[in-house]
Amino acid sequence: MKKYFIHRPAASFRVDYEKDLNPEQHAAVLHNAGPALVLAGAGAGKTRVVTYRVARLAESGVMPENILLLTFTNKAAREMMRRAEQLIGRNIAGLHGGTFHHIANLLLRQHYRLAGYKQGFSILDREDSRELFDACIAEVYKKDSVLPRGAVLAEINSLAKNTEEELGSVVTLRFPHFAEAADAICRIASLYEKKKIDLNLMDFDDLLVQWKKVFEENENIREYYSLKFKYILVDEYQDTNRLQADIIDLTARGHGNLMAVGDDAQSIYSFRGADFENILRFPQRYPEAAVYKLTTNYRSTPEILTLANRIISHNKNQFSKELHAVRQPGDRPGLVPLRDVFEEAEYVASMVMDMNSDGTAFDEISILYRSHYQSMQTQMEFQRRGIPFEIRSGLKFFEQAHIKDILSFLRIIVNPYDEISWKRILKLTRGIGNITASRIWDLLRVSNTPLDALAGASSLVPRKAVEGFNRFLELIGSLRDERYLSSPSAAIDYALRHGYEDHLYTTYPNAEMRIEDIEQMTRFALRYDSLETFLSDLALQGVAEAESGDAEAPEGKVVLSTVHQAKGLEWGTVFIIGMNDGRFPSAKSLRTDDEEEERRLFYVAATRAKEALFLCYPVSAEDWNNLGLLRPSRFIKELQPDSFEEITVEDV
DNA sequence: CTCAGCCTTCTTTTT
DNA sequence: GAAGGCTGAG
Repeated sequence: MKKYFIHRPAASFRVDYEKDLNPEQHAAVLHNAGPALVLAGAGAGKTRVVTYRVARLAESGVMPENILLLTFTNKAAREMMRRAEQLIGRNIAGLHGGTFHHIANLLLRQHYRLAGYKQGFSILDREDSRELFDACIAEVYKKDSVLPRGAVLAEINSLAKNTEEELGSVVTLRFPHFAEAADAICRIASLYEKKKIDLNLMDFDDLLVQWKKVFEENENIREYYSLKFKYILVDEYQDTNRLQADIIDLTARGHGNLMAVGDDAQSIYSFRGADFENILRFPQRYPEAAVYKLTTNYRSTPEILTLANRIISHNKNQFSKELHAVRQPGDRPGLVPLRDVFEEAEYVASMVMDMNSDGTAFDEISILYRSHYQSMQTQMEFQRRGIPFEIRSGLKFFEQAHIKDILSFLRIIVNPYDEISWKRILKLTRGIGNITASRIWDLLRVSNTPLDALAGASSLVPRKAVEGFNRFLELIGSLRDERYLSSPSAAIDYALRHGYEDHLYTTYPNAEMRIEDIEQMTRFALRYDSLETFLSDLALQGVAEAESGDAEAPEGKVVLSTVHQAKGLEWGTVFIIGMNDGRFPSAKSLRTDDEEEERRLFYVAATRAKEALFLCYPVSAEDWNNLGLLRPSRFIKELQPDSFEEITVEDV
């Protein structure tokens, strides 16, 4: 096995690794070459190790373009690259850092032919792929078949892809209630796969599947990238699935300079195929791998850490590990029973107000919950009291209808075979619904140049829709202008001003807000000179994160977030709301035997807190989920009572 | 037959 | 607060 050892250059180091790192971290950062596994407990300086590792490589003479940093979110990638740059005091442009999907996209824009695709393929988000599945169901079966909906089929299919299991066995094993429909599901899924090729569409999974396929079928390409990425770092390795692990192995094959960083206790993505066996089996897959453990927690007070350790100790399936605190003692975590969700929201809001007037910045506080819907009352209460906050869950900016509409106009310009986008924008015209849109699409699909064929569709349009359709024709005609291919901003503005604006005013009461959103997108799009790049970046979600980063208020905002999205972050004070059975752990996880993963999720939530942690649970429900009484979470009941301070809230 | 609007249902997590 | 189903209007 060929290796690339690092040679210390003549120039002296600017970074003082001895001083900045503890011995555990130091050992991992100075790892020389070959495979390494870094088991990093929560708050043990994992990001620090990765960034110092990147800096160390760069300082040792490794070219930035020879480093690949795979992360779980774009934000994590940016953050790590920023900190590494800061550390070595120079630009490390050329370093490839991003999510698996992001890197896959870059790769496949080059090698789409090898994957059997045409230029300018579109990327389907979840809603798109659900719609395409629905279309496939409709094509194969007429009404009344007892079949899962497109959304469910998309999920099943995705799971099969990511775990690399046969679709049929995923259905029988993981979705036994659809076992009888397994054959039908497989038929629909193969139609779905065929359609994507025909329509030049890739869903999120295809990006990974095709990456692997291109590497497996083209050894020269694989070798090229393997040589290019001589040093590979993977963050959050515990959340990789089979497919991703294979991709990493393929890319690292030959040099084996792979550093996998992660924490099995924080594996929380099994619902999309993550398999924390990947991290457990890493030493077997790479027998010569060095293993480093980070067990010193710098983030939390001993009280919070004790609670966290107790939480995770109830899981059987894990590496046993001991995290020790180095911070000074603080308060025990608070346990707060509340009458109902409204009182819960009031309690959290008034605590936030109090803390803020005592000098705590809003951005040092976060409210975490299991599911987005649990944030509603808190949102309203914060709104009422004028507490600045930022929501990091629920519909993303670009998942909203008006954003998707506008993007669909752009997508058909880049990829005229995009059935989903065609139907979406066709139906915007009053008088054109599902049926007419399908008929028009049937005409377009058989044409080599769908954009030219559109004019011929006029005869299919009902009389009352003719006028609107003519305006639509004009708009599409103008958007085809070549200059829009290189100016997404101008294209968006054109579509907005020549028809879409009117549609918004007639359809939505809050049209102004939506127009503002689109105008904001116009400004953002100025950074791009390629429609294709703009669209794929947007589909891969890099944008919303960048946007929210820009709009940071000076005194900060309280963050309302799902636990999943809070991973890797920290705050001085954390409130976890809705600590009830059926909410956290979620009802579904209790039915499907995923209790251990839920407990890891709870562990992730608790370890976000630096100084103060409050666990809140309402005792009665007055909303639609009305079981009357709500029980406190089993995750609370299983803990020793001395883990918390019980806090009683008087009636207001 | 096609479309739009009202009504009910049901809330997990994400690239 | 969204999305699918049902119903009535055209």
